[in-house]
Amino acid sequence: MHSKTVGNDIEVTGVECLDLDLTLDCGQAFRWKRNDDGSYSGVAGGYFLNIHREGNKFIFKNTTKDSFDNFWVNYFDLNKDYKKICETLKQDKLLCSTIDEYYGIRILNQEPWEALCSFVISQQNNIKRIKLIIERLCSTYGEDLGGGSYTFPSAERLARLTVEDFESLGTGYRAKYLERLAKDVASGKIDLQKIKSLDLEDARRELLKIYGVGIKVANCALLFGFGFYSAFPVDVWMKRVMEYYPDGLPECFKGVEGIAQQYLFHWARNNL
DNA sequence: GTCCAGGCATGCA
DNA sequence: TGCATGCATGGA
Repeated sequence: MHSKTVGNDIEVTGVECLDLDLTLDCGQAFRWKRNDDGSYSGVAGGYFLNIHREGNKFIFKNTTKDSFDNFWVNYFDLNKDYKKICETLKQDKLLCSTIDEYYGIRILNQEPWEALCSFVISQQNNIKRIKLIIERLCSTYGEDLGGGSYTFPSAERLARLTVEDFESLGTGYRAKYLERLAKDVASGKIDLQKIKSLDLEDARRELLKIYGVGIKVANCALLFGFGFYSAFPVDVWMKRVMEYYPDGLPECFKGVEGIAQQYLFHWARNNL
């Protein structure tokens, strides 16, 4: 991966296996919008970003070198060799055709708090409505970045809300989970950085103690927000996929189960 | 009107 | 330990 500053932009070359449509709109992150010109706009880590592709170049528009080096490189996981990972995963018959068809899905390294909060909202919900709720959450309680963009609100900010405040965002029965989650993270009763430092099993055990967090939400948070590529979330779509693996997951998934999962999830939503 | 969505807590056996 | 049930909301 190489990056250089051109005017106010950062131009990135040498990144393989990154399809913006597949990665930013595949149900792992809920805040990216596709613009009419094909670029994507969104907010993560407190930064607004507009990104698009020109041939083999990715243009990070109006992006400082500081935010690129310190945040976006990790967010898009630009130094991970996804091409190599995909080659390994293609030893599996179903993934072989699936990766060819949807090549370029990456796992984004989202922030623990945003991922955990988002996937609590996601339960028994569809992706379109998850986005709607999160948009309302951010525009109401996030920090205004200008241009209609808002940060994902901090736990400290949301800790000041009541259950009724969460309900009025349309979160339904999840409101009580969010209310307690925000207060417990803000108070330090739940320490997300500490959870991130644990191994997978211990981190999952800690997340499962949280009110409103079950095995599916825990695994999504671990994969999308805590950097555990071995986490393998199984939702209603993945349950259908699992019928293709009656003997368990193949050996070639080992260590990157979550990446395999994201391809299979996408395949299921388009084919089952 | 009915069904479903990146499920979970609760109660009960 | 496993299984049934209720739960909020909006789009199809």
